Amino acid sequence: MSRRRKVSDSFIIGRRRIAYHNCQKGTIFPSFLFHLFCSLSNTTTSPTSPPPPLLAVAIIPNHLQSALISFNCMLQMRPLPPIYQFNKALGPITKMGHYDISLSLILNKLLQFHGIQLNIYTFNIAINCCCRLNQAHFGFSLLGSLFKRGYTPDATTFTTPINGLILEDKTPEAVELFKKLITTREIEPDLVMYGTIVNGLCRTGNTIRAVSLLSKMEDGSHKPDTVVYTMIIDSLCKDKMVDDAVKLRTEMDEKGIFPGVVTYNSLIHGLCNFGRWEEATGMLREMLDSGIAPNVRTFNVFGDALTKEGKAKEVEGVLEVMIQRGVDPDVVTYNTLMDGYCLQGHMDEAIRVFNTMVDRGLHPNISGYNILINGYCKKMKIDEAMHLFRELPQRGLKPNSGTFSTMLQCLFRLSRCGAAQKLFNEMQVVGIIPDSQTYGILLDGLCKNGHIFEALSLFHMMERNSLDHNVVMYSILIDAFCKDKKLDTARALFNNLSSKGLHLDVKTYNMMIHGLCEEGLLHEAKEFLVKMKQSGCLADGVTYNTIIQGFIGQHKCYEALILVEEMVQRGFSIDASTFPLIVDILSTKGQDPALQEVIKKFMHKDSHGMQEKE
DNA sequence: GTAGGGTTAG
Repeated sequence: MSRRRKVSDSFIIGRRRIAYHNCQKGTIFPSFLFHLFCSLSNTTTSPTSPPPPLLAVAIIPNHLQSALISFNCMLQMRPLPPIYQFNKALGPITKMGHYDISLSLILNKLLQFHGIQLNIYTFNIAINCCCRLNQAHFGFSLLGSLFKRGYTPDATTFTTPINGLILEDKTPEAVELFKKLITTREIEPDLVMYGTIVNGLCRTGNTIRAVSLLSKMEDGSHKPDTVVYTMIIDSLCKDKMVDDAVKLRTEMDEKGIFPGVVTYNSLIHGLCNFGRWEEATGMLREMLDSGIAPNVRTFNVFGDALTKEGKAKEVEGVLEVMIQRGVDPDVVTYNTLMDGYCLQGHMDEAIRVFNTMVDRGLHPNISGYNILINGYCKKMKIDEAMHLFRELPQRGLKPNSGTFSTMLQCLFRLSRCGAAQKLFNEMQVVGIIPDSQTYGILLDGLCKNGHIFEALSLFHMMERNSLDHNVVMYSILIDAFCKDKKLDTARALFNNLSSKGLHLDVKTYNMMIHGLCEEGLLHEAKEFLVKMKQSGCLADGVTYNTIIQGFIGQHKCYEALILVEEMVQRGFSIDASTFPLIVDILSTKGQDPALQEVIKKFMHKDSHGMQEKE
């Protein structure tokens, strides 16, 4: 999973995903940006790959085969090269992400080879490889064996498994270990160790704690660097605290720390997410003025922002500028553009982009396929979506829960429940564990197609298997059973939901109240209104309008108008469907003295109480 | 002279 992972420990504050805010729709962004990009000719492009290192046998970067040949040649040399040469030779293999190969070379070749004395660097590489393979526990075993063999660990030796814990979503344990190292004075933490903890805190949403650690660093001997500032700036942006992020960037200037391309990318992304185009382009300008060349991610961030503005054509312009500047578009660039076209329903264009990507030698990933499948499903073109779905194995790709969820939703919308059921079984056969979104789609799909009892059975099966239940799932069922006039089941589900301690939202209450009103159970509906108040869930305009319509339906005009008064007092308006009913009461029964009293009261308090729904 | 921390898309 990417940057933000699900964290179950209560130590961690829950993370919200930033919703895209279209705050300043229609502002100056696109052409402004395009011209700015076009004027970039005076800045340098990203540096190309560094020259091959001058080893005994040269290693061609990014080429596993050559790296392995070099390594084996070194083992044949007599006298044997020093250990640092072997460590250096492991670098490209590790950097290419072949952690298993690096680890195997260390454990099965170097460690077994007589005449080679490993050093602490070799062990650190091995521990890092274990951690990158999500085997932090094995990294800790290596740490133990390192102690036994008499090696002296350094800050890196501890930072690596600390990072391993963070990568395995065990940030609280990582923080504990860090604290222990400080209190026992086992090792003096250095800048990277602090940075690793800051990263752990940021990715688990503990930005405020990360900021505190930043202050401590400022006061201590390990001053934060660009990376530490960048991680916090990025986290502030993701926490919707973009102003604070911009402020922190200014503080960097005051402290004489220069922002890098990643710092700018995070800030630009944060600003774009809130529609602050002018500031985002200002940031780009500032970046260029400081001689920092935008990289593929900078372009991708702008591409994504344009896509969300519905400007897929402009993304093509950004892509052109990228190519002109020698920045190679990557799979993310093309996926973003494909998504832009899919959002507009232009599937032919999306497929054209897909083919261009393949022609340029890039390998499509599952996200790209999901974008296209989602595009076809939105247009209800299940055959085309299924064709792409069946193509996945040929591309060496595996569908994920998102792929299945999209397909299932489409099948249900087309009322092809049998096919959906078959696909759901297939999902389980291939070993993909359905997530809460998939179950939500299944429950909703079954209910919308009239299979409410099958949905309920599925729900009970989930309960028996201790699968995650959420309010949305309950709400789907409550709504379905209310609409089917099976109020006993709806009530039972509602009570079950309350007893589970799940947070009841106003929508769930409204569904229940609507169901009761439809059946004329107004007294009980009003009781729910009281329950809402007691539980601290605030009624909204929908709640009031629903009950008011219920009372009017039963010709209980007095009660209806009392509720209108209460609703207006709370700042809600009569909606378009309630409005004619109220007008009817006022015109036909307006002379009733009791009603007149009520009418006078609320009309006097807020003469604008009756507004049409937007 | 070799090792460890940061940014993007459905």
